[in-house]
Parts: sequence; C-alpha cells; structure tokens
Amino acid sequence: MPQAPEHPLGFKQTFEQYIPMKPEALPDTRTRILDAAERLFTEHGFEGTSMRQITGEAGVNLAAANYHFGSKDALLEAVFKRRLAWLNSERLRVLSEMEAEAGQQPLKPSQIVDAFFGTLLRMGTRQELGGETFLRLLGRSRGNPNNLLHSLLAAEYDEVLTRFRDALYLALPEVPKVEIIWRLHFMLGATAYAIAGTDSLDAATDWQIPPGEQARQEELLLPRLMSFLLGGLRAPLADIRPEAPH
Amino acid sequence: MPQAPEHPLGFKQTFEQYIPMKPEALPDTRTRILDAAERLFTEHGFEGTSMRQITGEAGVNLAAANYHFGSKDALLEAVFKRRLAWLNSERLRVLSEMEAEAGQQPLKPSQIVDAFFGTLLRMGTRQELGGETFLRLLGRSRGNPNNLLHSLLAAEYDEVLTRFRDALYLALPEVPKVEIIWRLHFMLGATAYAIAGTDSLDAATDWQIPPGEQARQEELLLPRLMSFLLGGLRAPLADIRPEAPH
DNA sequence: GTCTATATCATGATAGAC
DNA sequence: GTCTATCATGATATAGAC
Repeated sequence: MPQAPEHPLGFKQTFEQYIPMKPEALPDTRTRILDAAERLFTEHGFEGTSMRQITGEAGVNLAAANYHFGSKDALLEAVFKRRLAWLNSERLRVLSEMEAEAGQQPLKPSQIVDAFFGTLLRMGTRQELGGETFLRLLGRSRGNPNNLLHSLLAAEYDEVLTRFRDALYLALPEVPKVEIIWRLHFMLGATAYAIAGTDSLDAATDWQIPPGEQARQEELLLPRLMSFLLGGLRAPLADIRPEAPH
Repeated sequence: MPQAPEHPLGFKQTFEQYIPMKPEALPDTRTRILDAAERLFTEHGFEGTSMRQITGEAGVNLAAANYHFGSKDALLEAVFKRRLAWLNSERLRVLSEMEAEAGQQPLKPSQIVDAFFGTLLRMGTRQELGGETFLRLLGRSRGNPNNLLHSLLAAEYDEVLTRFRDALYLALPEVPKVEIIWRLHFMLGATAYAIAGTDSLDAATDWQIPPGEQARQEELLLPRLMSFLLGGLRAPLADIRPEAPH
C-alpha cells in the first residue's frame, strides 16, 4: 500500500468524502464551495461560519473561494440564488399549468397552497436541489439579521409572492384582500418553522412521539401542514370593529 | 457654558441618552448592559454583535460586562432568562386561573390559545418587559443556530409547553394527540414569524397596505392571528392512510 | 466595582509565485 | 486557476492599578 499523501489530515479526509469511487466525478471547485457553504451556513449560520471552514470542508484552497466569488457576502448570495431560482420558477410553472387546466374556472385555494408550499416541501426530498439542507437554511432565513440576505430574499420573492397573492384574491373573492395578505404571512411562518428543524430544540418539543415513529411522521408533514394552512386560510374572519370600510 | 467633559465622544453621547433629566434615575450597570444587549442582539444578531458595541451603547466599560456576566454566552443567557421567566410564569398563571374558573368544565381551545399567544403579544406592548424589541428577538430565536440558545430555550419552554399541550388534549378530546402536537408547532411558527418583524423583508411582503394603515394594522395583529391559529387548530384532519392506529 | 492596557487569537481579504 | 504567505482588523477575555 502506498503511503497517504502528505496533505494535512483534515484536508485529506474532507477530500475523500467527495470521491468514494471515481476521482473524475468530483464536482468542480465552484460547486464544491457552494455545497460546503450551504451545509455550513445551515448548521452554524452565516456569521458563525468562516471562509476557512468552508474551503476546508470543500477541500479547496482558501484563496480559491475569493477568486470564484469575490467575498463572503457574494458567496452567501450565490448559495441562495442557486436554489431559489429553481424553486420560484417551478412554483410559477406549476401555478400557470393549473390555471391553464382550469380554463375560466377559479382555482381552489388548496391547489394554490399546494403549488406554493407543496412545491417547497417536495424540493426537500430531492438531493440534487439541496434537499433537507437547503430547506432548513431557507426556513431559518427570516431569523437572520443579515441585511444582504433580506434584500436578496425580498428581490427573489417579489414576483412569485405577487402572483400567488393575486391567485388567492381570485380564489377567495369573499375574503378582504388585506386579510388574505395577513394569512399568507401566517402560512409562510408556519411553514418556515416547520422546515427549520433544529435538533436540540425539536428534542424538547417533539414530546411523546416515539423515536421509531419520527421518520414516518416526517413524511406526513406535507398533508398535516396543508390541512393546518387551509384551515387557517379559510377560518372565520376575526371580529374587528371597522373604522373604515374594507 | 462649561466645556464638555473629556470623555471620548461616543461614550458621552451614549451616556447622555440615558439621563435626559435626572442622573440618579439611571438604571444600574447590569441592567444597562442587559438592555443594550437585548436591543443589539435583536438588530444584528448574536454573532453580529460585539461586546464593544454592547458596552459602548450601554455607556459602561468593556471590562464591566465581563465582570458582571463572565462571558458573552452568559450574557445571552441572562438576556433571555430575564424576559422568559416572566412570560412563562404569566402564561401558567393565566392558564391556571382559567382552569379554576371553569371548574370541571373543559376549557375552550380559544382560551388556551389566547393564554399562550395572547399573553406573548400583549407582552410586546409593555415597555418595561422588553416590548417589541424582545418580541422580535424571541421570534427570531429559532432561526439562530447558536447551540447555547437552543438548549436554553428548550429548558425554559419545557414546563409551559407540556402544560399547554395537556390543556389542549383535554379541550380537544376527539383530536389525536399527535395531531395536536403538530398543530401546536405550526401555531408556534406562524406566531414566531409574525413577531419577528424584519423591516427590509416586510417592505417587500407587506404589499398593498397603505402606509397610513400600517400602524392600525399592527394593533389588529392579535385578533387576526387568533382566528388563523384557531382555524388551523380545528381544521379537518388530513386524510392520512393509517398504518398503525392512533 | 470600575477603569486602562494588553494578551491572544481568528477573521476576511489579497499579493504574487507558479 | 490554484497555491503560500501575510496583512490589517477586530474579536473575547483578563491582569492589575485604583
């Protein structure tokens, strides 16, 4: 057996986890950095992750990250854009397809909610799209006080939120528009929290669910979330004393 | 006019913002540090805030913070415990009072939900309890990957969540317990998101609400949130093919 | 209890050889 | 495009005078 190469141990181990069989199947440097950053931002947050950790896990040189992305901020942007571009265009595609099938008929609220939130949750099962890792990262993004991240999200979500809001207006003509906006926010919150999955916090709050059941419970998240969201979306309106007509 | 004292400019300005009239009304050093940390953690996050910023804003010396709290981690813990101790004991008090009034009758779900989430939102209107600032900090805490914070929250929430979960079991005997747990999570998420209030993100998502209306809309958050939460809590159960009886 | 001064270390970024 | 070496900065924490 040849000796292990003289790389520092950390580098070698990390490098090998990317090439279990064929070295030529390694993703390129740029992609390896994005993958490592996605995973580490999810686990330790943006401020809690250093460029050295990222490049160490990716098995590339520190300077390579700055060569490819220019700065840590720009890397964060690239991490989110890679996934959100797919997610939001897929959401729009599904919604448009539903509308085309329905012809002049208005869509059902459950269809719209599924096109938005179901598309998101199903993305979490696809490894090539970031899977659970990106889902958790996205679920936590609102809690992150990073300004760059918020303006990025605002820009990436602008079109898709407008489209889905308008679809809900049409599907629920009897509900005041301002109430639909509020409830869309509440739905975003319930979903973000559900996918943010923090082990230590969950350990204390997932009481009474036997460990063997956990995996099965996970795959039932979508139907449970859907029924909760739709119940909230169509709940009787709060009794609000109007000062101006709606 | 006497010359300004020879303090560095930053210190003097920060100091004066605490004593508009009577110097003897200044909170003590410990409290000033807690207040400054609470505000800065809310605005820039834990990792994004330095001890120098905190002590600078509090108008105290850097070494004083370490003298009083020992470390930055311990300061974070103190910031949360100060508010959560009040909040969760108040929640338990309100729930117990309701149960005593109801005698043998089960509580209505709306009472339980209000005791938990209404107590939280009403806390946000009381400046002496941290007001909006602490509410936003708490709303973002799940997105924060800090391990210390999560174990702290898990410990602080353990008792109160168990009590409210059990109260919901009694109030909704026809709903399987596992479904109640899921829906309690969804309610936590919708509420956390609603109070996390991030200006730049809200700017893009609070579409179509005229700026003059925003303040009035804010005070209507509670009834709107309550009707959404109750709608979700009591929604028809998802159609899940059971493999084991509940 | 509060201050000054400082020890010690990790960070993001870059210069310049190859 | 990738490396080594390094710079400049800012972080937490503490020693020790008062």
